[in-house]
Amino acid sequence: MNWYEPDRRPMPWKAERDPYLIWLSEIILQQTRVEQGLAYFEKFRTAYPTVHDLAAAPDTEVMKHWEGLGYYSRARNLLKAARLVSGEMGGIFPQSSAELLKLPGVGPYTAAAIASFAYDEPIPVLDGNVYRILSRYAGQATPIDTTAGKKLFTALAALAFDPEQPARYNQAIMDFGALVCKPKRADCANCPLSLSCVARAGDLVYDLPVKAKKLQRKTRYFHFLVARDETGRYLVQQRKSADIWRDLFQFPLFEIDHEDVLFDKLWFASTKDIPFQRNSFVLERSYPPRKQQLTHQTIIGYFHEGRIDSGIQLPTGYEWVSAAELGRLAFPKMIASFIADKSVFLDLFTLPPTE
DNA sequence: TACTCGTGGTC
DNA sequence: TGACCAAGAGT
Repeated sequence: MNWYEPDRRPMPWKAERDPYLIWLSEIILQQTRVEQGLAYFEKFRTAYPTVHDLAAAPDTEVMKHWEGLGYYSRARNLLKAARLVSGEMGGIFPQSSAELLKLPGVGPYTAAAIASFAYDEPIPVLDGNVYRILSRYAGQATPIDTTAGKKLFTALAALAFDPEQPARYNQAIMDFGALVCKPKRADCANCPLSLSCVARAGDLVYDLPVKAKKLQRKTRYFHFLVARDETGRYLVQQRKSADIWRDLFQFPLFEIDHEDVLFDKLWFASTKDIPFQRNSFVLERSYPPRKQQLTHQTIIGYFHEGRIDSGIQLPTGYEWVSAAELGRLAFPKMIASFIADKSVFLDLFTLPPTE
């Protein structure tokens, strides 16, 4: 608490008392760096100054605002919770961490953060920073991603907590983790706790905290068909399956489990997800594959562009949109960057020469 | 409990 | 380049 100075890590919501804006900032910051979340917070605050504004917004508009931030279930739950608070709670946010916990998208961390920041409820937060600080300081190698670990560190967090200054304490310990007790290159030389830190004494700083589970990654190969009709519209669909990028838009795609082979071979190998026949799609060009690293999978994306007749029969879930309308839909980063690159490409070759 | 959900930064 | 991590939560 002596170490803490709010100005060292300035954030627009630090002095905020409006539960709506605190909640908004906390949802955005889940598993997200402050620097990355900042612009999104400003965007949402401007577009939706109150919970009622957010509740009244169309789903696709909110998803578009969230585009690029990842973990899109946060956006869906954000809207669900906003409509709950606006509709059934008269616009008043729940007044305790226990009640906040019932909102979709609000878990133990977020409930504690909102309750302590907005209402001075004496409840400690337990986020990645706190786990790291406590495990190092106490020299505790109990894995943090187990039930036993959560129980242990919840107890330690309560011991370290200052119930007289809940908001200040919670912000202080998270800043301390971000600025001093960092995952890499921890600043032990300037740490006010170094003399009594068990990890420091035993040279275990970078062995803690311990995680039990290791990450498994799989590689998936997506082949997107960028189908354009005679009027320049594109065929898109909204992802609805329980998979990555749910509710975001995409070009029709087929997925295969191996590296690139010839396009027509691929097509015959897997066409059940494509809403038209091979002979109605006139392939014009295939782009170099694009790679995107997600937490649990590596996506290799191939984009195949071509012409198709707008007269074809389409199953439900597909729609034609003009190039301009593409800009209003939320796409996964891989597709959004493809569209952006393609737009630049087209501009270069279609703009009239300048003097 | 185990698994999954994105994107970007750092080393 | 690959591993790890970020103001975690839902299923």
